[in-house]
Amino acid sequence: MKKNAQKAYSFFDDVYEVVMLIPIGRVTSYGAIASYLGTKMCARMVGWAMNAAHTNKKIPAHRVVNRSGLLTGRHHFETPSAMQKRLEKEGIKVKNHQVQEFEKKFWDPAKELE
DNA sequence: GGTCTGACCGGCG
DNA sequence: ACGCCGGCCAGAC
Repeated sequence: MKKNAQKAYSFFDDVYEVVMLIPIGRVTSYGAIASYLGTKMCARMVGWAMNAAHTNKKIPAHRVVNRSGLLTGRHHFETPSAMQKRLEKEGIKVKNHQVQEFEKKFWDPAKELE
């Protein structure tokens, strides 16, 4: 977003990096990313960052869900079912737009990356 | 250039 | 237990 190299480090960049680091078959929440970035309250912008990120194929936005494990952002994808389909393809069971065994599949960057 | 909203989360009523 | 409100940053009108 920022052309200035000095200010290149913004939320979005960090968010992208973290999201890209999410292992296959794992999911994380906006709050977890926000917390890892240091601003747990700013989970909204994490989703906002995803909005800009969903254009980048490198960013697996489908691995990012809300705290309840619900695929809230599915509507922002090319197709509403694309998100669920991708998750299932990676071995994540999704039922009614909700990640099954979310606690098991949950991947916390703050703990994993630390 | 000010204002509102946005794929959320946590706290309070 | 359910519903509303406040909070943070960045982009769009």
